[in-house]
Amino acid sequence: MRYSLQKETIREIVKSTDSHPTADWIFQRAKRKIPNISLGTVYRNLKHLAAEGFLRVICDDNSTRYDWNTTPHDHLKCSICGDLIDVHLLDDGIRKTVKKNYKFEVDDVEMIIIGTCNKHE
Amino acid sequence: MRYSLQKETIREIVKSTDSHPTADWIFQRAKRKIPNISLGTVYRNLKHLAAEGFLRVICDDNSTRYDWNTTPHDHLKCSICGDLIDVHLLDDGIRKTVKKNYKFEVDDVEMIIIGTCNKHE
DNA sequence: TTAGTAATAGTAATTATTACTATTTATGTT
DNA sequence: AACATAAATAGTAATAATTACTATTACTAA
Repeated sequence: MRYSLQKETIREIVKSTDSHPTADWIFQRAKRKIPNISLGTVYRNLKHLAAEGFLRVICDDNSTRYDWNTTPHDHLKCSICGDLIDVHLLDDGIRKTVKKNYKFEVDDVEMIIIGTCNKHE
Repeated sequence: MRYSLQKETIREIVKSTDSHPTADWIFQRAKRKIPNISLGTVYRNLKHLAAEGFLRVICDDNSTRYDWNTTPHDHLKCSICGDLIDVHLLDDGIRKTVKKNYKFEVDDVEMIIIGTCNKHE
């Protein structure tokens, strides 16, 4: 992997927010710094950064969101406002259980809890 | 909701498999019984059936999969063969924890564990 | 400094899903 | 049984998210 300003910019944008942004959100931000950056470049670099372990991918309904926080954690998703809230609920007991009971080698645990957050009561 | 052969057929197709099929897979199967059924009809009815609680929606990468089993359970996803395996890992202690600690009203818990299944060792 | 090649911008193509509309059909009422 | 009404459908067009393609640009190692 070779240095590129585009990639560094994308990495910084993801690192700068807790909002779990989409590719398009990141693209809009990146254009402020590199006006002629292309959306394909954003997608390609997000893919590279994820493969290198610099960021984490979150599957949310019909779009992908990105998270700079690669340490194990879970998300609460509010179905009213769409917010994703970081929480830490599981220890790695689950990994061991799955490995032992199902002979399944765990790479990643993705948990999204759907409901209503405390902004709407 | 009014009776329709299309909807019943779609419901039966989803009920008949543990493969967590996609809308397009269901569409291909449905065409065998109703040759001129349209893909839009499949999507609309899957949406209705999910809203009525007859099936469950699973968010998998870039596509949606459907599960007849609406009881609480989790999935192991093999990143080599793509299979989704049903497992039951969480009790509803998580719901109580989330409600108490985050004042978040839980509707659904979605957990996908990604890794390698025992077909590939 | 240059040669090689990875990365880019811009555009086209693909995939999954939703929207639209004229027509069909299930169902409650006469 | 015939009818009215509104929900559901088929077929098609549109949208959204993502990937593929290609000629050009720009890191980097020799």
